[in-house]
Amino acid sequence: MRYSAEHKARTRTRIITSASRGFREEGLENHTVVAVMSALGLTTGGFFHHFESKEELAAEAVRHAMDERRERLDAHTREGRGIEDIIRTYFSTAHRDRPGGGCPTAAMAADIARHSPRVRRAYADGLDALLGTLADQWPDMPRADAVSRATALYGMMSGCLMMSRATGDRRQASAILEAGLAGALHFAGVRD
Amino acid sequence: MRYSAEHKARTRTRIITSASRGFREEGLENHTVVAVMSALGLTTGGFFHHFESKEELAAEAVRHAMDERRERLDAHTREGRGIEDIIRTYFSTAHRDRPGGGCPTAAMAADIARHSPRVRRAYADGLDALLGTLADQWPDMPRADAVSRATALYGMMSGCLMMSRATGDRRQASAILEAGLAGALHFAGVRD
DNA sequence: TGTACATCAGTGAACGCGCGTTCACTGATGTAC
DNA sequence: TGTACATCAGTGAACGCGCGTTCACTGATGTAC
Repeated sequence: MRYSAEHKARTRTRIITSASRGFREEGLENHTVVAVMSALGLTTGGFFHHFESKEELAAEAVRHAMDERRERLDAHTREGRGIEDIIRTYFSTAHRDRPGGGCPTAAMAADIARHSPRVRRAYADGLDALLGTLADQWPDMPRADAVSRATALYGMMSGCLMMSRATGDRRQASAILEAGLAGALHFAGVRD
Repeated sequence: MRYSAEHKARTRTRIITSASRGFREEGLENHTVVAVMSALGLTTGGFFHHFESKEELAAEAVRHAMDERRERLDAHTREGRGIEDIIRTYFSTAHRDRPGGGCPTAAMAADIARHSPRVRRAYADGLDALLGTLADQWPDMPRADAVSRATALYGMMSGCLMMSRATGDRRQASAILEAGLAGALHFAGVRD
């Protein structure tokens, strides 16, 4: 063989990692196969030795982005940083202004809703795990209540972040971030 | 003149109205100029007698969608229906399954964030008015607090709706809708 | 009231462009002997 | 240790297609006389 199986697997992983960033920055449609490959210094044709279609990559990239987020949340928790810290980091201007490494829901959820079952399934799996991990923040609550609260909280966070990114008014964008932060802290049960 | 100025204005309005639905259903990129025009029984070429570019239409369609939503909220309030009713209608499966006439934020905000200042400005204007109208639901609160609460609440609503639409799992989609409803009612101060 | 004319909303073919995908090819590497 | 061969990840040109936009044209209507 020309390259080892590990080499091929590594390239596949590099494509997924890069695409998951590109898709969050530019959207699932706008970030093209050419763009994905040339970001790695590769050419278009080779793409189809790794994926049967762009749709397959979309599913893998969504899965990767969601997993990455969950691991980040896990790390937060392991470091003993509580829900307040998680919320504050989420509502940072750094997160708002750099969607590429950030929340997949705020960046891609509307796109995902319009895609194939395969992509939506990848999102469903990742979301389930992410909400479960977030719910661990309320270990004393009945599990169903904790998951429900985590879901609504994550909705508030992603919705507000999305609005802050969309508005064409800088002052409004800041106000939304502040309102989202205050609302999320309040909803999560953090005292002011 | 062939047609009256009113005729031309009416056609322009019809294009905006139709596009604002199509953009919410398929996304700002996916709903094409051909699709917009043929939905009205017209052909492509005529489009550019009404708009200088698709981007101009996008701005007008976003503005229209936001205005429509604010008027709907106004009507709710005039009919004496309170915040609980607004929230319950928002989290209906009808709204979830028909984005075309629904919430522009849940359907298009991530798209808008990637578009021109013109489109983002239209969204900013509409959002400002919409949040102001929603804040009227807490007339006894200091205005700034009411707007902040309205902002976080609207974030929770649009974020949860978006997730419910995106997930490929029917059961999860229902659970998200329920969690969003419960969370929003709680956050809005409605007693269970 | 009737007629000639100017207007311009709408038509539909054509444009250049970028997309996802295909395909014949290349050449560095692992393997067989 | 050296050599011939097979493999297949990566190349880059080509494909059909649909996009936003342009443009020469049409013909129903309002206006001037």
